[in-house]
Amino acid sequence: MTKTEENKLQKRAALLESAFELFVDRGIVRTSIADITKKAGLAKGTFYLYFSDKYDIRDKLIAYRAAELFRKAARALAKKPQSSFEDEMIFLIDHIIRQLDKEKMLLNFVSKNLEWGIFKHAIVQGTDEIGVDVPQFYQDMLERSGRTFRNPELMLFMIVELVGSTIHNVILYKEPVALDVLKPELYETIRLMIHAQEEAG
Amino acid sequence: MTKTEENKLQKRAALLESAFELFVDRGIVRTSIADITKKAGLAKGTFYLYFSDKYDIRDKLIAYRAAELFRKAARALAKKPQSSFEDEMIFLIDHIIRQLDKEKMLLNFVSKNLEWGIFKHAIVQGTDEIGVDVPQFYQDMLERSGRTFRNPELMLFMIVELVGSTIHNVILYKEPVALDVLKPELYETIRLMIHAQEEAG
Amino acid sequence: MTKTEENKLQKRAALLESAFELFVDRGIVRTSIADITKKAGLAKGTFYLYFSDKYDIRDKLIAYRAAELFRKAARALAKKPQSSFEDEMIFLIDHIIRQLDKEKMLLNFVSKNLEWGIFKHAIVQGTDEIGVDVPQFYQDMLERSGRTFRNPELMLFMIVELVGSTIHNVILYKEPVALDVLKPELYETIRLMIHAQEEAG
Amino acid sequence: MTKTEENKLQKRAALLESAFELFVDRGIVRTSIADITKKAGLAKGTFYLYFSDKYDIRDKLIAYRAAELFRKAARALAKKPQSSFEDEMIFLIDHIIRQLDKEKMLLNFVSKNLEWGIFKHAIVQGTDEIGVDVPQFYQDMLERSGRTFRNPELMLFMIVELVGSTIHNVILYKEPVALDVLKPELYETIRLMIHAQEEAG
DNA sequence: GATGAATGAGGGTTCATTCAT
DNA sequence: CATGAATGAACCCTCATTCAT
Repeated sequence: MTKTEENKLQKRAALLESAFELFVDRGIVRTSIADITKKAGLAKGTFYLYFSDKYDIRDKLIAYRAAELFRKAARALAKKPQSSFEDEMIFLIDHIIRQLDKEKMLLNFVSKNLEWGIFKHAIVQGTDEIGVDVPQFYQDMLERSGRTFRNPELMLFMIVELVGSTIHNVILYKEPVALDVLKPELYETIRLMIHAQEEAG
Repeated sequence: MTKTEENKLQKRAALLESAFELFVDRGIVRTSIADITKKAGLAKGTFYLYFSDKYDIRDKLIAYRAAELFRKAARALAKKPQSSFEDEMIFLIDHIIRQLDKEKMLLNFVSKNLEWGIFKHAIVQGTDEIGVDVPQFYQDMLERSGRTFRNPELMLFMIVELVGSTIHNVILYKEPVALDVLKPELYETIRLMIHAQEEAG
Repeated sequence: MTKTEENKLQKRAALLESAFELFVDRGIVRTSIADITKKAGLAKGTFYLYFSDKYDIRDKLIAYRAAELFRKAARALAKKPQSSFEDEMIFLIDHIIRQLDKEKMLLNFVSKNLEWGIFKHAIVQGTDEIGVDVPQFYQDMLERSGRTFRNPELMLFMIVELVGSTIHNVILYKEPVALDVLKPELYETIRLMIHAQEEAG
Repeated sequence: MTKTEENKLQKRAALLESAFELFVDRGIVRTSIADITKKAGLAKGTFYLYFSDKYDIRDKLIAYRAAELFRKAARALAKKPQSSFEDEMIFLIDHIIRQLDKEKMLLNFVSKNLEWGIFKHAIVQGTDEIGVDVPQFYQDMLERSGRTFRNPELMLFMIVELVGSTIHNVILYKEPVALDVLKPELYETIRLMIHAQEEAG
């Protein structure tokens, strides 16, 4: 990698980082490109060498951060001995929730976006964002478990939506309950959903 | 009510209606106050006699429309003979889903906002939006059923979030399944959640 | 006319005047809307209440100024007793040339635009620019003279183009000759063109 | 010529060619230096090694293309046996008009610029554009004919302006007449102008 | 109360030009 | 010689908000 190329990567990273902080801080609408470049210590025009507009950088950011969340959880799962399908599922979810609880900024940003679109198309095409093939990963989990479900995709969809939409309020505002009150109920519900979907072996 | 007062109400309604159509049509960011007043046939300055800014009118609108959804469902429930708690709950949810399926515009607008904040604080304080006291209504339902649950508020929260977040994709994009595929699974899950929360009588 | 309306007309006029001077001074490309409004003592946004963009004001300006040139010449002609077709034609042309010679700024601006498009479509539609129907005026001149020409429109076209393109260099740079050297040759050529086009009576 | 020198000429030519096509296509104002270099397959900075800015390349281009038009016409004339002054003049003009009618792109570009400045100073000083000395050529034509005119330079000026300004509308928009309707009238007018200028031998 | 003309800060975007590689 | 990343001034235009009428 030449010096110039390194420089470019650095600048791109600086823009992404600045944008992330500003988006989280004051929202996307209230963040201007001038703000982003200023924070990154670059000229306004430089932004357009790397991204086409504000929404382009936002999308790259969401995809990247969400994939990262999942990647970490998947890596942790891989280190553990195999367990039941529902245990693995809950392990993954719990891992992601823990990350988001630690990094509330990230939660607020990924927020409502950590949902179907992301999970289904999480293979980010691009030169640099390393992709994660969530559907394939899920498929593998199913096969490994040897169990069959009525509608596995719908099941995942419902679980993801339930988790994604409940944790937002709970982590950020502790409303209507604190996170450790939600968790057991949430995980029990998920177990129930999985059992209900299972077809008689 | 004097003629002037009638006039004022009419103008306020015109602004709300215009704003709603424009928000739904092109989104809030792309709607200007000039657009709203023009569509309402009023002068730009008049807007500020009724609302403080774009986000003020949006909030009034969401609260009003969401309350209306609920009010209609509650009214329909009242006409029926009493049934089990879970049947009544599913009746209400199904009624709201049907409304949103018919009026996709409304869904797209209320969208992700049909959730905890709204349900909990749906008593809109204001001069004219007729309030609906959802928590009280829920309390009455619980008492009427004579049953007791571990954490009724958390239970409602989870149900509302699950419904709110799944129907959006399903109604608007039929993704990952069509609405009538989702419904039975969704309602079964809700029943399971209610049972799991019930305390031994 | 209300005070507000008077005010608006004044502002519109101020913008037109400022734009004209700047366009003449440094050309259209090098004139920004900020320049125009600043010179007119107005805010930048005010420009857009009166014109849609730089090229809109330019077109209004050209049409208005060209029509004015013609209107003055026509008015002067009307005060004279009727004479031959070619004398009237040359009187008009000479009158316009004299105006342009006095106001070189105007020449530089109308410049190459004082030609077919303008003459043919000089009826400016708009709320305020008073139109002049050049084709109709020409038609009347022809009829009044009682003479017939092979192709009157083509004849006018050639005359207008010849005049318009020669006077520019001559008035502004005295190149290749001074204006009073050009004039007799120009007018003689015009007479020749008219005679050559005349059909045998 | 060394290989490097050849390379340079090639690059220069590529820039000229790209600029010409873009100028013709979308106008000078809307063409950026990035566009030109991209089309030429060169880097942006390279442009400045050959031209000082956009207007520099435009001027070089107009001079070059106009000179080329004339050079071709003059070469064709040289192949013919000598004829009368007016016949030769009209031959040249007709030759140029034919070229422009074939290559409308070129007409649109040279357009209003094919006039006095160009004809008088058509000897392009520069490293590579081969010059054509139009005034000298005209002088030779006059001497060869053995005739004398009152003001030969003014005569040429008027002819050039008349031709240049009429063909633009006629070729591009067929307005107010088609080219073959204009031509006989135009050429007759030119003959009349020449005769009127001739001094009694 | 109602109007809508006026404001001017601020947004996104382009692009000629420079200069380190 | 050639490159193309970086710059940042400058542009056009939008729009929430004010205020004289």
